[in-house]
Amino acid sequence: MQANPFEDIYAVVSLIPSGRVCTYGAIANYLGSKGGARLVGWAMNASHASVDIPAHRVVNRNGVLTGKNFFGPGIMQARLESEGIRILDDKIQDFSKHFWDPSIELI
DNA sequence: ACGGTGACGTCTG
DNA sequence: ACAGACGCCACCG
Repeated sequence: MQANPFEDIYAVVSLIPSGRVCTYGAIANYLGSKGGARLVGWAMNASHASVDIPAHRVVNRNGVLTGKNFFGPGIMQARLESEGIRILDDKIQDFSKHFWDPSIELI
């Protein structure tokens, strides 16, 4: 709802509840593909330093922890596991079950 | 000012 | 079924 797509992405990502994960495509789709999934990733890249943004809960369509390199070797996975999310080989297990869709949850 | 790149997604061959 | 290319917008050189 913000004029800047960045704030839009920040708002949605920061609204992701604990123990839930979201995908770039879902956020982009919720924003109306405003910029595409890439901008979502870019917003995360710019916010990776902001703890206010649970970027570790944002993964790609395959449920794979892609940008774990930015957080740290294992930090992202450990954080998700700490929230009750099972991860195997940097991949989220039961991803569909932990999937959090803003267009549905936020209405 | 311009081109290339980037934590992706979807279509076509 | 798998592989390759294209598309979206913003930031960096």
